[in-house]
Amino acid sequence: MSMKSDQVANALIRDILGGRYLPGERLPSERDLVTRFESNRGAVREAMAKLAQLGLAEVQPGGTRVRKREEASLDIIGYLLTQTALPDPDLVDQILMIFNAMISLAATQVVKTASDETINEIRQLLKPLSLADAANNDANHGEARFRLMQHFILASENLPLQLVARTLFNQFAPNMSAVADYASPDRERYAVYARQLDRALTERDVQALRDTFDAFIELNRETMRRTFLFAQRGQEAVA
Amino acid sequence: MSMKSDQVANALIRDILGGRYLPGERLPSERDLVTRFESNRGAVREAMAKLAQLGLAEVQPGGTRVRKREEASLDIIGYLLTQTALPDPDLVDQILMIFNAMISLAATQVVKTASDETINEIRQLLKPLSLADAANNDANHGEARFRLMQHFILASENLPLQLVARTLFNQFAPNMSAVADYASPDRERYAVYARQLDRALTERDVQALRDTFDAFIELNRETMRRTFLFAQRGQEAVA
DNA sequence: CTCACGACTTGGTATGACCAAAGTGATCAG
DNA sequence: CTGATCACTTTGGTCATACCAAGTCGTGAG
Repeated sequence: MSMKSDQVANALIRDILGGRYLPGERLPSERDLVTRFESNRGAVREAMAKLAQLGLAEVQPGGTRVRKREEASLDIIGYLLTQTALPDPDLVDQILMIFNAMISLAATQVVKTASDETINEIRQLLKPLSLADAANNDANHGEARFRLMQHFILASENLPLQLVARTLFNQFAPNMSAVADYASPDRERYAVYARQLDRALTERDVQALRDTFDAFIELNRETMRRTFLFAQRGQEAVA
Repeated sequence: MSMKSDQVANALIRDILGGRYLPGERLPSERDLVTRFESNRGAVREAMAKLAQLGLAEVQPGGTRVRKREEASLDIIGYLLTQTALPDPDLVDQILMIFNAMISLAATQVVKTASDETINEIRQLLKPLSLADAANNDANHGEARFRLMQHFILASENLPLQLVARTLFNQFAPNMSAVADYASPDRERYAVYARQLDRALTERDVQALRDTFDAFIELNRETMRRTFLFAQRGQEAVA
């Protein structure tokens, strides 16, 4: 059971993101919200503080106004993903593009500046992906890809990059459980790229790394698109 | 004059980011903070809600604990930049790298999918940069570069990308005013890249666009590094 | 030394009051 | 009829106090 202020905040976030309160409009007064949520002003004010911090509302004496979602914080996309039963595939694709850009940037930094030891650590993580190993089930394969990307991020030693990647991931991952079961990565193609990445890392070939990563990324997106198709069919079958 | 809860929050954020409270440590109790800041529990609690939302603290019955900064929200970098008199050049460089990766991604999307009208709008924005115009002073040149990049971001129609870019920019810009006066962009080199970008846009040549953008980006970073050197000298001269 | 219990501390919730700023509408001068 | 002004109302900001439940921690029994 979560806190009262969180319940209020989540309900209001849902309403705002759902378009029930339009940008520029005034939100109900704190006292009205107290009666609506059968709560107290303290809790409501904490909720308003959260809305303000998310950039969703501008709270001032005289009234609280809704802000445009382009002015909001990155942290709202988690809520955007939960607005519908199945996350919006376009939004997921956009998130993946950014995520991949971050990893590509991290990888470039790593191959340029990381120690040989770090490089070898990453090469170890590539091994599970290099073989179209039948013993490697889909869940393990996804896990291995995740660990690889995470290690690149950490090895980049770029805090803002880590924050962006982590923020995106933390909002992304919990909302993908509904479709995760339908994932079926093309292990053979991943294996090809993994071997190319290994070579690029060993020779510290920046250009080869970036090119391979672009292809790796495109495969990720493709995998996700396919996963969504299956998930949608699965949902329709239930209905 | 800002709110009491913001004052409390900012002071605590400064303390945490400054290392006066280490990750895992317990923060003073809300009641103690009330006396320390000569405030009331309501205001302190709103401040704690803000810390929690920023991912800097984990507030639970029994005590509030400090979290690692890698687990924080992107929104903390604004505070990181203000921790010292002059922003940390390395951090600024890291932010610029991400910012540039975002714009590069946006530009790729634009050249792939945008309408001819959008392309022409952007080409208009390139004009002020295409000539090493002496009438164009440094501030105007910076302004023109900003408008160009912003337009790419908006035209990408990728909300998460817009949010990342905007979040970074909003925290970045206000903290750069101290060094902005020392900016002196190399207009001639920018003009060369501007003309190449114009060609890439017209012919919708993705590869040329990305290559040019990488160079454009590197020039941006170089300009910023130089700006910082001048700014540091300026500060030393004062002292 | 280990574990369980109890006192204490901490965050969570709730009320009620007052202030200052912003919004609202009636009133009045033009 | 129009516009500016002023008083009234509403709204957010601050404050004090009280009680509950969950967690912490020291103490003593085993």
